[in-house]
Amino acid sequence: MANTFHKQERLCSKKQIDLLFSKGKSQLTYPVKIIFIDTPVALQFPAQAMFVVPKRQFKKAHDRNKLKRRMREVYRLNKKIIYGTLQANGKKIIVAFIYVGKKIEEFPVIEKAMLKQITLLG
RNA sequence: ACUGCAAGUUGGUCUAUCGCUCAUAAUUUAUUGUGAGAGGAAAGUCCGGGCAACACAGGGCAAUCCGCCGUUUGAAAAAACGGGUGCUUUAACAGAAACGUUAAGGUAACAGAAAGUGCCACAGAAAACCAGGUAGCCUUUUCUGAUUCGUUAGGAAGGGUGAUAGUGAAAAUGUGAGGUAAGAGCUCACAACCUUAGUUAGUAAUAAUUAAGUUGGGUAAACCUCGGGUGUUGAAAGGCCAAAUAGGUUGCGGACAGGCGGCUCGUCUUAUUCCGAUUUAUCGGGAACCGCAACGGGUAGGUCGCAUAGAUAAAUGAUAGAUAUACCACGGGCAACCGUGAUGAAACAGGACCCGGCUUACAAACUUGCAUUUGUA
RNA sequence: CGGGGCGUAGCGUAGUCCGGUAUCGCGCCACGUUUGGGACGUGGAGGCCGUCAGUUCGAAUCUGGCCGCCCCGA
Repeated sequence: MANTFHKQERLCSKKQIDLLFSKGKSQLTYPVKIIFIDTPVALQFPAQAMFVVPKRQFKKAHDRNKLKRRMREVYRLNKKIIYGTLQANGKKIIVAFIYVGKKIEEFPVIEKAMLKQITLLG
């Protein structure tokens, strides 16, 4: 499978996001928290993902951009882990990755945390 | 040379792999190819404009912004250059000192305080039309003492005075002469400042000068006056398309109906209300109610607005490597510096309708100016 | 993206319009009262008024630039 990350794999629908934050289940591995839920909507890919960095912690726009880019890169390179199990079970999910750290972590730290999360999700 | 401060310019480059957004071409219609893809401040949102909707005869009031002069640039705000005036720093000259002259800088929200109103704490007699009397100076009356009988010292009450002292951030223009009991722009001369009217120089601000008048505290980033400007709201502007539900309008229907079981029969629900007309049990004219359909406004949403970057939970990234510079370590050299090694972009910071200005942030390098210290000649 | 407001003692506030002395309550400290504590009474300390400049004789107050916080418009 290619390591692509297309528009259809991103979570853009406001209704889906509201559903996710009101009823989704969450788990935490510092510095990243994830919220996920099964969805009945017919999707082209097994999962849709979104990435959140709170403005309360990071006031500068370029800091938020940097963290979102790092999280998105990790997801792009490792999403095949969960795609395999999801396709085997025939389920579709939507998921949000929220950065809860107080300071900007380097790429390996975020990668380690998110790999653990993705493995648990599978 | 080093360090610090201020101003200005620049704000890394290249390769590989995997990816992102938009445009475009091809076809297997979701892939491939090609092209483009953040800043000097994209930031703050402090100004000016474009653009859009609404408003708009003309004039005034209110509110608010701006304010020495000229030239250039600009759509405008504004900027650059030059000049004038005030304040101020340094140096030189001159002088007893103050004042001053010249040169080189710095700085000014730099129209008006002689249209009016307000304010100027404390201190001080008085903080401002007409001033005032604490000490002082002068003088009148009276009391006491001394007396060389001319006066003189002290106390009390009254008057004059704006020179001196004192207070204050600031005290009623300064110097000299006349004048007076003592004094006073009270008078005069010179000087200063201001107003009005001229003359000369200058495009002008302004400067010099003449005449007449006058003595005028400060504050307009206090109200205000004068001159000039400003319609309101902002892309959440605005245009178009347009679900479900509930209103609106129009049309049709309201038993020749609908549901359930069963298989051509059974059963259940319902048969509306009011007004009107007459042939009194019909008509179907009107209204209400119910059902269906269409139309229209409009919400969610979408799309245009929208760009030689153009997204909309918002793209320009990640990893690996090479390298200029800086920094670090070691060695050499008095020093500038030279050599080797390690490190390998690291400051401020990310478009959201678009331009122009202002303000603020900023590693490192380079340029210019100023200052301190050290070394060498 | 646009608009509005607020920063004063440890906490909550007045004073800002119209410049000169920074106020009140709670809290804190000391003393008294009580066997001791609380309550009460008396006295006291604690503020470069968010920050940097400017105007002024003088700025919490007036003007400008920054910093932080809060609210409104879907």
